[in-house]
Amino acid sequence: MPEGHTLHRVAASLSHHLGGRTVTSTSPQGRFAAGAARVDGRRLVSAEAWGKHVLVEFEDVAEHVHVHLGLFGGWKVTVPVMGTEAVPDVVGEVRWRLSGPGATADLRGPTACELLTPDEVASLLTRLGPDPLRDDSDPEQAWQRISASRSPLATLLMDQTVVAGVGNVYRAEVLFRHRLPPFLPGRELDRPTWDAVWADLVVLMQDGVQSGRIDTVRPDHTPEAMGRDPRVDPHGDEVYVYRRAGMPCLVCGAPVLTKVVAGRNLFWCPECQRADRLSP
DNA sequence: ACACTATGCTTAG
DNA sequence: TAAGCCTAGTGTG
Repeated sequence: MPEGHTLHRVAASLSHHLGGRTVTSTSPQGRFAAGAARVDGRRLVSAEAWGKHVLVEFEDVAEHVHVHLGLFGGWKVTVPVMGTEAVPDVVGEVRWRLSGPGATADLRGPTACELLTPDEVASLLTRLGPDPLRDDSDPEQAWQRISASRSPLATLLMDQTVVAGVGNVYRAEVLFRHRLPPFLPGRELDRPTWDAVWADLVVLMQDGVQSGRIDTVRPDHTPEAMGRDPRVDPHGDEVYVYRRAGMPCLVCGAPVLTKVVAGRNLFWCPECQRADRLSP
């Protein structure tokens, strides 16, 4: 379930439960054995998220552990509770296990789990656009790219060098919430609208960090509020268009459309997000 | 038992 | 544009 909010949540959890603690680092599956051994027995300094990337820093180790989940990867952080095992059994393919007195974190299925030198970390970070979840981000940098681009907004929002941390759900939802046509070229977006989109991403994604899920639907737009049956619309409580192809738009009732764009499923409402409805 | 899906990204052609 | 990569859950026979 990896969009930016997931990784910020994980990074905060690791920092909170294991920060400053000496940790055991292993690779039960074996594919990160050397890297895991490099930081085993060290003190965890910090875990930080940049877009969808997580960097974990250890005392007296120059390299950072870099993790990217890809499409299928996931973290599971277990906090010991009275009456449960302090360290859970390994289940499935655990690439990396970080364990300390405060928690055990298991990483499965990542695209990247590797040691990066400081130079490599720097070059990774320069490739990333501003992240709505970081307060050191400057949305102006994204605006420079968007306002100069002929690419569709839907493509630009998924481009991690433009905005870091937005994935397929947030892209579809933020476009809908601002009634923006997904294929509108970036250069045709106006500045006030971009500012509003950015501000909305900040709110939505911060909410996602808090709740651990993506909820974008205003209370007055839920299927129940609109008099529809929530049972036939399993996603309608949470999102406007993502994975709701063929279902009625929560606002206007038109069937939600879907199309594969650059290998990813895009969802939008053809009525609410019409180019000729854009305010001048 | 298989088939299929998924909130991602990189590299080759 | 397509292929490859990584895993688990769900659905179908």
